[in-house]
Amino acid sequence: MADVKPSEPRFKRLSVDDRAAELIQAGLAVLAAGGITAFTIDNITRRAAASRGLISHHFGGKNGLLAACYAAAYAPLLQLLQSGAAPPALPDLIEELFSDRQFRREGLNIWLALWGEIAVNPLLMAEHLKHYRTYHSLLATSIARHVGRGRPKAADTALATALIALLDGIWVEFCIAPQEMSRTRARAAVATLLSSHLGPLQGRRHSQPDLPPPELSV
Amino acid sequence: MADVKPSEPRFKRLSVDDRAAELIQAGLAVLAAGGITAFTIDNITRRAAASRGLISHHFGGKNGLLAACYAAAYAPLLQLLQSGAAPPALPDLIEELFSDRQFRREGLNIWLALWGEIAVNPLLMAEHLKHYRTYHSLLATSIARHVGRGRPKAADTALATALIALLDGIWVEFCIAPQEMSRTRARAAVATLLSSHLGPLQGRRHSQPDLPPPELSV
DNA sequence: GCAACTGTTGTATGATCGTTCAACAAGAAA
DNA sequence: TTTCTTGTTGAACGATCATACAACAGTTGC
Repeated sequence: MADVKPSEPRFKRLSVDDRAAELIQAGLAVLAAGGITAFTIDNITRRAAASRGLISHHFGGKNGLLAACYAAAYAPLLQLLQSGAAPPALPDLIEELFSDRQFRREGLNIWLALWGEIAVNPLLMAEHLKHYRTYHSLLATSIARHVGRGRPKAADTALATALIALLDGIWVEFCIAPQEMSRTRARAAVATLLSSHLGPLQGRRHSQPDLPPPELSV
Repeated sequence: MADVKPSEPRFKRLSVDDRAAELIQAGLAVLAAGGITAFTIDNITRRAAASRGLISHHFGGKNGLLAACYAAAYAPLLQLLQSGAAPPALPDLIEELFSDRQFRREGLNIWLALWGEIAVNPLLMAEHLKHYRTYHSLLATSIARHVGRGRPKAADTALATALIALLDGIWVEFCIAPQEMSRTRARAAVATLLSSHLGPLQGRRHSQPDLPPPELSV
């Protein structure tokens, strides 16, 4: 009878970009928490507090959102390499990769979830190749600069290939056997395998002692 | 009217072990071809030419079969390390890992599919840890022998950790970007990163020239 | 041949999947 | 306020999912 309050809006109306961003973020969160099998319309829209129809409306279907999530997962890595006018110094880059921002299981789980899908999905693989080549090229440039070359030689690109693989493998181990691959051991692995090519690799910003891990002390 | 032939048996009756093996093999084939999302009762039993009820009957459900598939995927790797009285010489081991038997996308895809699941499934992760520790320990022993030690020191176990990660990463790259990670580049990556610790790593059996890949020649 | 055992079948069931789309309503423009 | 645009909703749909289980039929031992 009394008090017919104007019943606040049933939903919020977002711009296309904002809504897309929210769905992508929800998709990434779902991937991180439950892997690719948890990447369902229901899970994603529930987490995004949106309705089921929105994914088709904004991305043309679940696969469209998955591709967008993949690009979004790659973005921080590429941003790291493209932040300045030139690629960052290699020690700083590696230091950042092992920072709290990057070296987190919630974030890295997303890669494992996506890799398993890329390997069997030609469309996603094609999408991946573009990002990979940018990543690889920028990393090779960083390596070349670090060893005093203006532009990468074949040895630099080969080392970039090897470093990418090593980092990927470290992330795999950190995600599937966190008891065995700590951040400290990860850093040690990179330092051990790369020092003969690239020197000590001490980051400028974080040049504190960085003692070898206990499990490495002889 | 005529010719009432005794209608050959509608199905073959297998021993528990044989049927389990067939289902595991079908499960692995499905994982390799379609990733974890293709790992369904229908796909597996169709490929195994068996009926839907068999997976629950033999493995207690889909997850039971998945665990069995994981163990089966690890078996060849462990067998490689446990074949003789002692772990094989490191160069031979690495040579075998890059052989046609091991370095195949169909087989390696299985790892990518499983890793994504292990990362978010505590039960599978616990199962994984057991196998991983055996693998790591045997590899550390191989490394120690190769550098002339009877039993692994801390540096050897650390190197085993790094080598496992590097191999995992190479497999990832080979599966998701086969255009960029050939067998030749994979071998080069391992040789480049390990030579300063382990020497040239020339396998006994395959001591042919094994030229560095074109992209490495300076 | 016959009976007992047990591996196998395939339907039934309920849950969940991705997609579609007509109705709706929030917010901007008039 | 009223109109218009367009982002949003959620029910409906058919397909597919994992599991349970009663009936069935190879196989073995007698």
